[in-house]
Amino acid sequence: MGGKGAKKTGGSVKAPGGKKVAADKAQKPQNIQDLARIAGVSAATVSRALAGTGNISAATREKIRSLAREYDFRPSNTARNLRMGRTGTIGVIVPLGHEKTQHFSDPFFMRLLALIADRIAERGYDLLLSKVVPHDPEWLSRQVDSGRVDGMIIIGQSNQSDVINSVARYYDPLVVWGAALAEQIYCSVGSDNRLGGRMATEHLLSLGCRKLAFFGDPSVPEIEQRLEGFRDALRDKGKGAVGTNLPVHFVPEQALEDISGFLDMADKVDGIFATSDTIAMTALQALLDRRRAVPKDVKVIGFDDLEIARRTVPALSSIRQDLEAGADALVELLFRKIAGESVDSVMLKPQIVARGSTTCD
Amino acid sequence: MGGKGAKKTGGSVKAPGGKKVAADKAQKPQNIQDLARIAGVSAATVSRALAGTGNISAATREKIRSLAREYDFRPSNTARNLRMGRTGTIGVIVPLGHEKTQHFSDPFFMRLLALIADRIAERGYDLLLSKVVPHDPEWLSRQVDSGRVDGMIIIGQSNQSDVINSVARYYDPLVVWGAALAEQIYCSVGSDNRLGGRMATEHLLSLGCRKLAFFGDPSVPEIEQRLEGFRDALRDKGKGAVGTNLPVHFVPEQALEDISGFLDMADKVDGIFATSDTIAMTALQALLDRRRAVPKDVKVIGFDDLEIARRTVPALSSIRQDLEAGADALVELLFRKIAGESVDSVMLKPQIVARGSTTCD
DNA sequence: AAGGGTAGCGCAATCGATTGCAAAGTCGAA
DNA sequence: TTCGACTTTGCAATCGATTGCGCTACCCTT
Repeated sequence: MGGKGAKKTGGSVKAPGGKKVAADKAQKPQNIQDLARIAGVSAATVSRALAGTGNISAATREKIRSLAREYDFRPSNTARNLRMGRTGTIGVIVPLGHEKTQHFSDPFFMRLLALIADRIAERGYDLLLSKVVPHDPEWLSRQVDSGRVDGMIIIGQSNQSDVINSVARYYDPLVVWGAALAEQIYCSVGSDNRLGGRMATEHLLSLGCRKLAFFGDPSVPEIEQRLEGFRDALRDKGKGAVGTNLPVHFVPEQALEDISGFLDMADKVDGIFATSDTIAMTALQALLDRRRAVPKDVKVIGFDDLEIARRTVPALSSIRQDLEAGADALVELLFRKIAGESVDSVMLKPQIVARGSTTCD
Repeated sequence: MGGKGAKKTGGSVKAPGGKKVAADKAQKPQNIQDLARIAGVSAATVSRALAGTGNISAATREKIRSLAREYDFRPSNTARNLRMGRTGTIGVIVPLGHEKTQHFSDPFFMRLLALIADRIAERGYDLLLSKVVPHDPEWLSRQVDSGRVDGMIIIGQSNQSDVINSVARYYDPLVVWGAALAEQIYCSVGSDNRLGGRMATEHLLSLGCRKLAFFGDPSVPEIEQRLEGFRDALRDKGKGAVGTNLPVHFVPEQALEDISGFLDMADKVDGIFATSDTIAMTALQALLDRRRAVPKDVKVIGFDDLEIARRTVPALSSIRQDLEAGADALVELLFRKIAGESVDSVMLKPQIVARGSTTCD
């Protein structure tokens, strides 16, 4: 291996006239060929060494790898993707059922998205982020058929479960954050919403609340499941307690109106289960406007347990979703699907976090 | 558009029979060659027709384009990127000065990020999202040298202005959201923080506040500028008013401690200017804990004017940053730089939004 | 009718990594 | 020393779009 062994070319694969670089050391290798020349092997060997595929002697592999390290060389992703017939991109898509931008800037999405982004980047993939307002049933197939991604993560099925189902029938690499529905054929990751709903409700009941309100729009699947949990708890542990449901909008202004109107007539309410921390915040606001003390007169519990739950006055009790585990699962399952495996949906255990909005400390 | 003018295929724009296949041979063209065969031209011509480059007759161009539309064909991004020597990806990177994850899930970043993502997607580029904790001065050059992106947007220079400067010296396609600093050689987009600081402070002064506190850590450049505005206003319009600065942490728990400690000893404070809405929220919390009425005893104003400002109790006055214009500018400038143009930094005008935390309604 | 000009299009090389196949090299056993 | 049986490595095709260069018509002059 010592003599360089230039056969025919006389060492002149490129720029023989010796311009460009005087010494044969050259600058940083720009591609796998350059590195091959430096190492005195062929491009194929470099490829195998770096990828760790095929049969290659440990000696050459390490030699090439250390050269790559020395020159801080990384093979082109684009070329690899072209050759391997993939795009190197994962689509992350947020369908906004009815509402517009507010929804997207909800801290909940940000947190989940940030976690997902990290996991995807760790695997060397890019992220194509899009939020779509599903005007027509084609919104998802358009994204899928664009051929710009190797797989898709959908954050929240909203009311689009049918559309997702119909695409999942022919497009496999697809995972969804959200509720696990009976009729779904796609793979989903989400909290056990029903259990979470039950936990929150039992918490309120155990603190003596007897007139409960559920704040949330059950036309969204996750929320419907939480409502079921709410009803379960009332039925099993309610003994005389009553509950009602107020379908609160996601848009904050609208939500405040909805809630204010409700509270003005429902002055006996002593426990509120809001299906998101942001709705719970709005409820706190409306209650304080009406001089109803929290938690003395009314106890409030939210859902998600985001940062903001710790910063309201009083601090908000909430049902915590394990978003880290959720992001892990979403990305892990998606890559398994891309690899052709078949995988099962994942359901995460929620956890209750009691703070000042339900317990006097 | 009436006659359709189907020449050889005898088909129509879509699904002629019941099948959509059958009639025309071949399924969807998978690449430019397939489409060329269908159109009876060479791949080169298809490329030129679709890209709108080179000399091509209007007739063939339209013919090919309509074929592409008919088959819903889109040329491979990967191959184009390889050939054109680019990656088709924009890096968006959030340096976290000292703090960790909390920072990233701040609603402020989410909102800006979402807007940026849209603008990038509109141009057919992908987004590579990374948050980095700058342990060493190499964090940025590593990202840049990885060669995975055509340009970078940095959200917030944090205390890393030097590092960014040193990279900007050799890497041009780089724009930064944040303060405009005297010594910076890179291109930035941000609000006029000094003016914003002045506006907030004058607002408090005009409402009769005389003992002002500035909550924010001035080691972050944006915040230092707001602090300057605070001092400007005190000097020009203060007549007897005094001000002080409490360097509040970004991490919420820590922030609450900082603020609580301060409020316990500074019981004469009657006006607080917090440099973010999240800090302002924490201040509200601490004040209410201490039975200091807002806005009666103490007036509070925040910065950013995010969603949450409307949902605190009382609703938060704030200095609004025009993030939509900011995202537009960031992306526009970046692509201009990628195209080789030289561009100037952009400074946005902030705007004051008065709500219940400063004005009794 | 011949020659210059030009618009329109195709040929083939190219971007950089991967991989099936074959050639070269290594080692031990007969 | 020779002959498999492997193990390593190189050759060359390939992924799909782009583009410099050159060829072919066709139009207009003269």
